[in-house]
Amino acid sequence: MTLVEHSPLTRKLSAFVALSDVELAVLERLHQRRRSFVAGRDMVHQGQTARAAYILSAGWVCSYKLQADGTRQIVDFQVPGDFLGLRSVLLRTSDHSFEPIVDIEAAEVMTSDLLEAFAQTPRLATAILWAASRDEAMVVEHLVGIGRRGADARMAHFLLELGSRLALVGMGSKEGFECPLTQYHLADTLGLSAVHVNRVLRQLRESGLVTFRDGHVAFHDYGGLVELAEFDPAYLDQTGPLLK
Amino acid sequence: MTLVEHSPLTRKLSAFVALSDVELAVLERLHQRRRSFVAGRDMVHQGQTARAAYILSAGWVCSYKLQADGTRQIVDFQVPGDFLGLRSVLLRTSDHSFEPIVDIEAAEVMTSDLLEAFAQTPRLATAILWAASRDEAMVVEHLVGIGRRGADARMAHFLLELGSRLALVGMGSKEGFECPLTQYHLADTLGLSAVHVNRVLRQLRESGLVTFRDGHVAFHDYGGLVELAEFDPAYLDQTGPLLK
DNA sequence: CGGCTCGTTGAAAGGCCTCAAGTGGCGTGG
DNA sequence: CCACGCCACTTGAGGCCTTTCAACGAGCCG
Repeated sequence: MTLVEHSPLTRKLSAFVALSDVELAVLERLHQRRRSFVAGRDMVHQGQTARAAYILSAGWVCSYKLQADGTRQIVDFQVPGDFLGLRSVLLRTSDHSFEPIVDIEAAEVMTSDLLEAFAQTPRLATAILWAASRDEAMVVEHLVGIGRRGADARMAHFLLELGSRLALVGMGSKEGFECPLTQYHLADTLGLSAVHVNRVLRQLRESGLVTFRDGHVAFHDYGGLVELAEFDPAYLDQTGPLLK
Repeated sequence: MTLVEHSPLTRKLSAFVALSDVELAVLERLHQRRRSFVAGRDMVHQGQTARAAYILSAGWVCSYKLQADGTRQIVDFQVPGDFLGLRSVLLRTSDHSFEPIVDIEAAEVMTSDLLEAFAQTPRLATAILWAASRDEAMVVEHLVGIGRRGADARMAHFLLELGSRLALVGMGSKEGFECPLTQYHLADTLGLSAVHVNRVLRQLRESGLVTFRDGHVAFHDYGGLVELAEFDPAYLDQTGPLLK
């Protein structure tokens, strides 16, 4: 371990495998092409073919799908340390859009760079595939939540998952985390109306479980929330007790 | 094209890329280790680590996740030509279970066989990754459906998607298809109660759109269904007009 | 024949949505 | 400096969609 401050991605992957100095160097080199995007303007539009992937280093992004009737469904969020559009590079289609929620910083990664890094360090490849697999598991869990959980449990589960993900890159704890999302984001994520999101949040707050307010999430009764949501973080594959 | 009858997987991949005789041979060789499973008994349990993947050649399977309160959410179905557990081999976790809906035939594929095949024929690797990407897009679309479509549109969309998938392997058309699912399967898939599934099916039948009965789905008004579901098959990436 | 699964239907309850109105913070322009 | 508009949030009332509970019929198998 060096004293150099590592990127969020490095922090995240380190939770999965201990990376050697060489691997760390390769990883940091992937961050060379830095780019910024402003909040609100889509980075990638539905139907567009992406040529590069991004590693998010600061800010939040959501990926969503728009329907003919104007409603939208947010599929996933990306927070610092997450890949963005990894599949559309390794594979083919980008059938949803990406929107920065706040101004963001990201590193552009060309397909060739990535494949080269993979060839150099197989362990790094494994770690990145782990991250991709984890993203997929989160989408599945999201599906389960919308299909089979009531609005309050759904909300609780979502906030807990977000907390765990952020804890992995040092941006959250069992106390809470900073959160730039609006209640409309929550509604489009959880398949609820914005009005109902407001009511659910009030209920959770008045139950003394969690407060979502002024860009900050505060867990008041972590255990109680876990119970309400039936939150089992196994699918996140963050073996250890990271939230301490 | 030879006169030999090809496996469903071969049929499916051929819709994406034209495969050479060599590639066809490699693909067929992956089908060597044939296995059977009986209906109802899980092939892989939640939490278990899978060592192999399967190529489904006959029968239907569903992958689902069980919750603490006993409800279950079906994430996806596998029909002939589909991979099963591909991710848990290439990646790591198998966080959901697989249950054969009827007695099935499948070919067991060891990780090493797969990687060898990939090395021999890059185009085949591309085609298989296309299939994997398509599976992922279907999960996302499923998420959108549960989150943002009403029960009737959800049902219509599901049946249309299934029809398209089956058409790709010659098991369905715009007229309909054979379907071994029960209304309970539909309920667990669509995030509805079995009772409501029954009512929705009745309504669709009485509207003259589609009939689901006795193991058979009959499209009576394909265009009307497409309109109701706002079904845009772009995400299936089956470029051509396969349903003719 | 009894038990089981799958399907069907009715009635009542409840969760979530839509419509509607109103608050407060913040940036912009007169 | 204040008016204005916009956005995020808040709260109430009414209604629809979906669920739950309950009962019953049909087919299948031991």
